[in-house]
Amino acid sequence: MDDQPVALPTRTERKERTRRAILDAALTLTEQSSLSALSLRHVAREVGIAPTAFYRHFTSAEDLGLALVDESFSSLRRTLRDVRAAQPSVGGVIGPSVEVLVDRVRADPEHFGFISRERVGGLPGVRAAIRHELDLFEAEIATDFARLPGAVHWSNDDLRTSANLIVVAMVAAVERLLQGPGTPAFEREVARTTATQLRMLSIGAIQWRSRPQDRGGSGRLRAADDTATS
Amino acid sequence: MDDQPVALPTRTERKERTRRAILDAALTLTEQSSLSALSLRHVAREVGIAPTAFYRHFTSAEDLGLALVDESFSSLRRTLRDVRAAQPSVGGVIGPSVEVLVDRVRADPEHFGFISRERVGGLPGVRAAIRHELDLFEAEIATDFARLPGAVHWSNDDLRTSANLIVVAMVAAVERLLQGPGTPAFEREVARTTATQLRMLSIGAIQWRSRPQDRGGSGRLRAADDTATS
DNA sequence: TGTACATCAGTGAACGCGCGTTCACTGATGTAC
DNA sequence: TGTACATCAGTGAACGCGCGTTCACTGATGTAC
Repeated sequence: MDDQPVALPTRTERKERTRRAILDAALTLTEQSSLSALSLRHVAREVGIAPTAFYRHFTSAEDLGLALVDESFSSLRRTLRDVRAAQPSVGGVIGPSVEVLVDRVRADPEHFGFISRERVGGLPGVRAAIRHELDLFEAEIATDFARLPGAVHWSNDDLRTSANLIVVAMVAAVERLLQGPGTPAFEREVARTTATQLRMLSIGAIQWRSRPQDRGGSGRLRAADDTATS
Repeated sequence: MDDQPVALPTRTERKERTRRAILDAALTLTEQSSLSALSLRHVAREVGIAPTAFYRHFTSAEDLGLALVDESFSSLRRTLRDVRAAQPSVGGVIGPSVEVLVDRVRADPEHFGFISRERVGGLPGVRAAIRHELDLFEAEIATDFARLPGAVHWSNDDLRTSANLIVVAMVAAVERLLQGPGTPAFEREVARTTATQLRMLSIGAIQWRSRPQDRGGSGRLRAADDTATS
């Protein structure tokens, strides 16, 4: 009865806890700098282990960084996929998607901060991993666009081009959220602005693509297109 | 006759040369990491001076960073302003602006790399300086928009919101140029994609603003400063 | 069940290294007269 | 014009410090029998 193996953590569980503590400490410590400037000794001190114990869990700082990239994207990816699956129209999906993004950033600013910092200027392997995740996301959005009624006539290039700007706008929104004050008013402002941007872009993308079928727009725009290519 | 003071560099000139060499070395050395990871001793070694001589030119690494931010933006800002001044329509300005941007990045990838790396995750003061420059740029674009015929009915908020996405798209384009191969074909591809994105956005922004339902319908025309935040 | 052995997360001393910054200095360049 | 003094960019020794990584180790946990 009093001999319950569940009560005591196994060796595996204890190892996992230390690993978790290392990841958390790394997230906290890179908040003010970057992964490439992270000191393994500093991490060890924060976790409360000897510096050498780090190598029982990760082979290098880069190895640790890749684990953080994986963590950061996994939950966001799942959440956004659910949101998009539930909304059949472009216009309908924008509001909820932005809301979800803002919620996730508020709930876990450390992971998003890590991603936005390492995305540019991080260790090459980590940067590539982040780039890969964002490319996947972009491809998913392009696929969503392709499913829209009337999408048959759009070129793959234009699908990717507009999907890319959507991802870029969302990344920028995350950066703004992280750098600004964490007040609800500010969050609402960023959400509003970002949703507006995505809607403007959607409207423009649809107009742009339906161009060959000659929808009556403003002559100003048509002139714009003509002068464009050089 | 043979005693020409012009032939020998003055003390001031020699100091300026050393300063220039320090800036160049810092640009080169931060290429693979970031300013916060830059070693002053490493810079001094590269320049060929004693480590302590650094302090004759800059008080700190941050001081040096601010000088690099200033350098990086000054020529770009002038060039883009000229381009925009020469083109009265939104559509007409997009192509040349993107071309200018691509040309400048090709001509001076080190400065643009520095900016894009330090923009996020750099030293706070440097980051703030970059943010400030981008905000100025955004405000200029908003002013351009405001001058368009029919702009009278657009709200300041929407002007800033669309101008912001334009800046964001251009920053993203610079990042893509820097990370990809430097081939002319790739540069052309990025220029094309970016121009398309900006045109889509312009079309969408104009459509968006011309909607009669536009909240409140405050008809302020001049882009005022930071009074937008609610 | 108890015993003997294997595993392995964490230890701590030790290493050589490059760092930022201080300080009193040197000696060429600049300037006042 | 020459001379005496001021300026100041660059020097080099010295400091204490934290770094990543190695290595043989310890001792609790896990397992085979």
